[in-house]
Amino acid sequence: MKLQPIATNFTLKDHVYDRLRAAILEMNIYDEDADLRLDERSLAEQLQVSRTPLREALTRLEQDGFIEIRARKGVFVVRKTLDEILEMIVAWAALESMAARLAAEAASEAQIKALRKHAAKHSESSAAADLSEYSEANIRFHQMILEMSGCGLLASMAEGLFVHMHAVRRRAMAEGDRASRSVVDHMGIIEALEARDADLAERLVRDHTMRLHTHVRRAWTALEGIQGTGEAAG
Amino acid sequence: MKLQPIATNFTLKDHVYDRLRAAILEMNIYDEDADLRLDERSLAEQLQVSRTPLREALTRLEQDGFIEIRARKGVFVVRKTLDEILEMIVAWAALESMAARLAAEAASEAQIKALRKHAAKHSESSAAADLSEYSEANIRFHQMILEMSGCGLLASMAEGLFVHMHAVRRRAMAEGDRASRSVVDHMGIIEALEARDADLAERLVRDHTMRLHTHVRRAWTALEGIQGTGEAAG
DNA sequence: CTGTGGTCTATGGTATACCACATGTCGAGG
DNA sequence: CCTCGACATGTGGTATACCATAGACCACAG
Repeated sequence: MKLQPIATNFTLKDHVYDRLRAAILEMNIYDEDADLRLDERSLAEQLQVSRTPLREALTRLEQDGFIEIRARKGVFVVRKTLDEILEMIVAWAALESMAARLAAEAASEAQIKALRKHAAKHSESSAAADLSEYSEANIRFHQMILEMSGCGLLASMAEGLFVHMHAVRRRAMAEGDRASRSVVDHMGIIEALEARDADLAERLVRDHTMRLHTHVRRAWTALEGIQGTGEAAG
Repeated sequence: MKLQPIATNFTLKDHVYDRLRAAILEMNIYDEDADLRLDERSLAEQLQVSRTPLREALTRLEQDGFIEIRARKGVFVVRKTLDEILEMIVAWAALESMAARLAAEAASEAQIKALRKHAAKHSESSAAADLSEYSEANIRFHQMILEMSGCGLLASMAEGLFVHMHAVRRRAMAEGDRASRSVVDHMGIIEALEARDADLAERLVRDHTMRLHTHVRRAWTALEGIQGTGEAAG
């Protein structure tokens, strides 16, 4: 008989990390009256675990930049400042543009074909229709390029930045008809990849992402803070 | 009178993290007979702290990719594979080339002048003379570019990659007269920055770093592992 | 000699108790 | 009424005890 090994890797620390991370991402941390305070003992009770594994999870979350632990003060979910968000977009542009360069050189024809197929499903007409759905497709598009680079590190680093911006992306997508523009940009990127033009692919991806940078900087500057992300599709 | 606030942030967790990190970086982890095993209780005893803060430090180190914690098996310092090192170089190139682009656009004249001054101190003649010293200057050169980008995130992400490669860099520097070539590359980069040519600066930095990538791939492929980093200057 | 199963020990995982500091409260003293 | 300090309480920080499993070791049956 054949048996799969019992998963023995599951530790409370990891479970707790996942739960908390998901919960934090779900929070509307930019609401004015959001409760950014976390209480170790309370969390431990809710999760039904002791503080030890909980604290180890919190340590990870802190390093990820999701929370800040202030000794004898409390644990707080961090609000990214506008500057920090802009820097994340820059770093993201750096990583993904390099990924595009590599993809243009190394991606298989099948991968590029799959990318075009994916993009085709979400053409201009439908983009504006359902922003929520398009937002998902948009994320997938970028993930595919990261994957096509063949460099897992680029992908994982970009992913780490991505999660910090999911609220940002939702919001920005709804502003200034960016979705339609996005579709056009994507097509250009695909064509550059098909042409195996690494320089062009890199530039297009960088410009595409930096347009988000410019948009966010212009649109949100002078706002005291980012408030009410509110579902973009709503 | 003026007084600096007492540093109250110093927690054992952070101290332990620093110590362990330094100790790991100091290790010759690629020695065949290196002891990659860490023992929680032993470490706690050596550091004179309990296991609790120690484990929190280990959690951080694990996420940083320095160690691997296997439940009921042990804590192990991880050896980076050649592929992982190559991917780190790629990511590094992505970040620093973007930094160069930004620096060309935003750096002050004073900063660029300082960069040239720094590079001048380590001209070709001296480069080959004392590799160890030049290696330090080389690191500083790259850090300066990261700083000149004005994007702290780029700098910190690159720094995170850097520390994983300090042994790699030392070794590669000594091979194939790379130090001299490095000096030439640096001068070209400086000139591009002085000319405020963002495209050129980006390309030169990327090419410079990717030359390291090519070198490492060629020189170390087919080696079963990286062995004996041995001081490059020796 | 061999292999099978029990047992012993090392190790990370978890729970819990206690500590030190930060902060809010309240009352004495002015 | 205001000030200031003692005290109560809440919070994260640390130490320690105990648990469950992995793996080595050993005794014994064949």
